Amino acid sequence: MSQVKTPCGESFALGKTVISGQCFRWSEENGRYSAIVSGKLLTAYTSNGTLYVYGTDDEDFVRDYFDLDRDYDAINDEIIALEPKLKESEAYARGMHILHQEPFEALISFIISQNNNIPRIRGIISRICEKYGEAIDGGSAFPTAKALASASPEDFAALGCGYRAPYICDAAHRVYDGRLDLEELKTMPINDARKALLEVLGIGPKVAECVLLYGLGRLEAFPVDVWIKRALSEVFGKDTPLLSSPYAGIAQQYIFEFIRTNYERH
DNA sequence: GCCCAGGTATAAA
DNA sequence: TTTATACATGGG
Repeated sequence: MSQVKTPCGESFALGKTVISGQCFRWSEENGRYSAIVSGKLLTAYTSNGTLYVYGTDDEDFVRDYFDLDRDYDAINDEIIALEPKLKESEAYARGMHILHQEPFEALISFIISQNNNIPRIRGIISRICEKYGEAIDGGSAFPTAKALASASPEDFAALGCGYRAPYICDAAHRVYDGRLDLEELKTMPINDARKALLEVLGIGPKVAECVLLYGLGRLEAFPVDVWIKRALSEVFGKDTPLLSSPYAGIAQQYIFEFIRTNYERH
């Protein structure tokens, strides 16, 4: 069994990171977390500042995927200094990292996420993977753009996608035929990248930011006045000062973690 | 049954 | 440019 054992620091919170709502394929069992990532079934846990990942022997991939070489403690401190109100949410999210997910998976996942709840998002994505993804040992890979471009809106509707079905088709076709080059978006000027995403049917400002942040590694992309304000006002009330940090995207993830933890319905 | 979920397209003001 | 409404679906 291939395995990676790599230092991750004591503060890295694997569970918070993979269950935070920035990705939808990880699950927890007995303190270990599993998901199919980039076509491989990964099982991960942390112990004494070390991250263990079974299912791959590619340490560079693991460090990049979990963003282990970024100083999140320093970012935390910077964010709290900029907006002390976030200290409350920071307590729920200390140690959380922003994953480097596959762009196409993030694109489709966050289109599905709109006006939807996390359990149902996970279910839809799971069914799409089972039907259109390559079968691998332990499950199914996330489908390629080619595979999804071969499906019709009716096919996606049958999997419970609802009114988002044609949106998924449009996104898959754009990627497959090259009108939307996700790799290019990683380095393109941020406003051009955002504009390109907004051309996709069903992608508005919020989904665009999620794709930039979670699928394209664009942590600088976050225009706080678009919807951090919304998240902050939901938690702390109106007239909340805005952040201006280039790491506002990470702050945003903290806020979501706070909301998820405190407003989870039982 | 009713409400809502990490919004967006569309029409109207 | 800003504001209202419909949208598919299923968990709580």
